[in-house]
Amino acid sequence: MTLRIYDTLRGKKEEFKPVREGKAGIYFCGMTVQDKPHVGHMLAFVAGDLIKRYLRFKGYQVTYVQNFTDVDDKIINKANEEGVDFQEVAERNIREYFKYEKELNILPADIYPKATEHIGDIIKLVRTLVDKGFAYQSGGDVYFRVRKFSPYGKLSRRRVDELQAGARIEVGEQKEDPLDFTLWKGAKEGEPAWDSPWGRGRPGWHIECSVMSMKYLGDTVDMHGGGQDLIFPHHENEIAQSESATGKNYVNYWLHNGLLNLRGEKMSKSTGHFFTIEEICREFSGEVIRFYLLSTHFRSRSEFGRERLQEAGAGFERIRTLCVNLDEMKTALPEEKAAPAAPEAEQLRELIRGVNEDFLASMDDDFNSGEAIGHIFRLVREVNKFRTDYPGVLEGSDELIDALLESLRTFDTILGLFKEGLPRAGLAVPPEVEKLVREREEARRAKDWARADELRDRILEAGFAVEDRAEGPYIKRK
RNA sequence: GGCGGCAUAGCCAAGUGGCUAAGGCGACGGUCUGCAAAACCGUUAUCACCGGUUCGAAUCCGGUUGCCGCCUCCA
Repeated sequence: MTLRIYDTLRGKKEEFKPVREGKAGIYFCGMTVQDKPHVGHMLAFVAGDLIKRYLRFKGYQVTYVQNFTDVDDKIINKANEEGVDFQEVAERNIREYFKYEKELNILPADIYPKATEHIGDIIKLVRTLVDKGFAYQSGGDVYFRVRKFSPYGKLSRRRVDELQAGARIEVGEQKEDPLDFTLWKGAKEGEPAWDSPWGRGRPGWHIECSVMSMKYLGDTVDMHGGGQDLIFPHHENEIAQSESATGKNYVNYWLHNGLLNLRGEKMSKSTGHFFTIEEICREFSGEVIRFYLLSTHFRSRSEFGRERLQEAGAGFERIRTLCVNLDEMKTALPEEKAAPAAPEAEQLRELIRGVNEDFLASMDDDFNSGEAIGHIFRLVREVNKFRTDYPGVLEGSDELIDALLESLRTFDTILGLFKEGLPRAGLAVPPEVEKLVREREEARRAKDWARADELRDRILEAGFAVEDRAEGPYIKRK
């Protein structure tokens, strides 16, 4: 099966062909660390993680780079407000990011380059652009000459003449053309600055990504991702800088995740219309948040809210329950070789084969995790149905149990649903809870329902739920 | 104003020419249960509207309405 990927530049799905056989280089635009991460940021990184995990699963040797832009106007402003060094603001937010990266089961990137650690490389690229006539110095600043790069606008489907009206010139800037953007920014008094051929200053916003992407992944990278709000101007400018400097194609597949909505409107930092991941993590587990984010295709614009997470949590629980039940069946299997599988078993084998195939087909179709999750639910429902239709058949067959666990493990490897691997049955139940359960069983035998219900409430208060199954009481975490 | 996207059940959401329009949540009815829980069964969609292309359209084309995004802060 071949992997097809929607590329923003071409505007359609294309079969994935790596630059180097068997390898994949991915650059994902990380945060400008001016603030704590919000849920929208985390969607982007979960999407990047999904892509990385799937490519690895397909056997590619993946190098995944996610940057931190740790110097810019907003970080400097914030630092000034707080009266601290800009690096303190950056480092604090980077720590926050890592906390929630872990929380959402996002695998660590191979490299997390920072702008401030690549000033020398940035200066080198700016100098190349100046030498080639694509950039010019004006005062202490260096600007990119947009009209000199004729394909400008190809990613965002804009013509240079249409952009003219919206172009912005800030006080003190002396551009040849309002469209030109800053590559190097001369430092004002009290701002962080580095020496350069154009005087002391700091990098403009877009240049660090071009530099770090090409440094770690080569002039042409397989994939470059980020939020749709980065298409223009950020990625458009990256293309202009990089391709002007190298004369080569910069990125083969542009991947852009849809932005999250909150009550129908874009989540956005500037309007204060957003949830930080911190506040959402206080109410929901990282696993449920991730599951919800994956249940919609990352490219579509989707609605975020507490109700959505509650719904996702209920569905997630069904998958978890099946995993736990299978693990229990596995432990309960008799020592001696299982009885030859009943004729009905073939039905289940076929289901597993079908779901495995469909799951991978969905993933191959532009990483369609939402559809893939639909197939998992189909498996859950059909397995539960099989158990009621043919009691004991699955329960007595290590072959079937293993086949199911193997499928689920594969799905988990690709989607990263469970932080600790597939949920196991073993549950540490405190002795006092076990005591309450025993007492409740006695009350139930005595048909003292009031007492039994009271004990059930107390067990619930202790954080556990008890279900009265045919084989006896079953305790689980509430 | 320019460019682009979207509209599928009570809610969320797959599906981009052809089997009965995935899946989840919720709701209602049923099975099981002391009551629950978990699980199962059943019910819950003329795919925004109008016209066209086609043997055949949620899907392609044109138009209408509504919503949203970008147009140099943004994941």
